[in-house]
Amino acid sequence: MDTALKALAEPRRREILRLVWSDELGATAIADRFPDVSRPAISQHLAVLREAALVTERRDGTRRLYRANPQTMAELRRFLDDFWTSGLERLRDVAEAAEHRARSRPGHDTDPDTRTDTDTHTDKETH
Amino acid sequence: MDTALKALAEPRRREILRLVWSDELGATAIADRFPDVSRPAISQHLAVLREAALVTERRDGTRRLYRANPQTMAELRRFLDDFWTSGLERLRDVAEAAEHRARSRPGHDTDPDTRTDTDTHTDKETH
DNA sequence: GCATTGAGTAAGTTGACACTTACGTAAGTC
DNA sequence: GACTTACGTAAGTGTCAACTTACTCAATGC
Repeated sequence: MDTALKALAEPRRREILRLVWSDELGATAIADRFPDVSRPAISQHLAVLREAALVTERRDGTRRLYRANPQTMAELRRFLDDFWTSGLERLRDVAEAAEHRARSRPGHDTDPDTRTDTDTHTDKETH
Repeated sequence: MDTALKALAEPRRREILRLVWSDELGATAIADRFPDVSRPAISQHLAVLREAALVTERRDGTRRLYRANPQTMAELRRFLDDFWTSGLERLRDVAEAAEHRARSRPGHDTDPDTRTDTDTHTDKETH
């Protein structure tokens, strides 16, 4: 998953992914869209995308046709959605915790020094 | 925007971002969460996040308090959502831009199930 | 078989980057 | 003013990654 994000962080690879999103394209056809870069460079980018499972490869004669892998894209999207929303949940948790404190201990709502310890994060990236 | 994605591609920076998502934390407090890395390393990570506008900095005495910048996060999320969902339309843009050399022919019937109504999005990556 | 096409691989270069230690510095404390 | 705290910055190092050119390899056509 980390591999996929790193692969996506490269603009050229995002372009490539867009090219093979709906169309199956051979490596040469892809490289032709990038006149400023050599064909082996594209080949290496494709290898990175393939290792990240962001594209699938299919052989047809001497050609290798690439296409975006929607499954990995969906997984990555879910991972990022989790990333965004987990933060929001943390915000909500903090707010609720504050509310609980205020409600269960009326008159003692100031507890400023123990507040910054939110050790409640589940390690989502190590898998 | 590209800067933000690259900043996010680093796992350690994602962790930092999560830490300061809801809480404002000083650089030392953040660095204390990462016993395996030196404090200057965290400082440099924070600089990257700051340049990407993923965090905001506020000074309080000798301390600098960091917090996640929800605006940039939202922009980045929108950018990625665009990437997932409108990949098809964007691909068509690229294809048509490449074919712009060809004469504009009315009734040109290549790819009958692709329709071109994508005038509404301007280049979102270059800013 | 042999040349051609379509592609990955090898090897080297360059630059970015994630770190390290050492130092500099602004703001409070005495 | 001297000291401490809380940082950032400088300078150096090792690693990785995005390229390049040169080559190798597999499938097809003749």
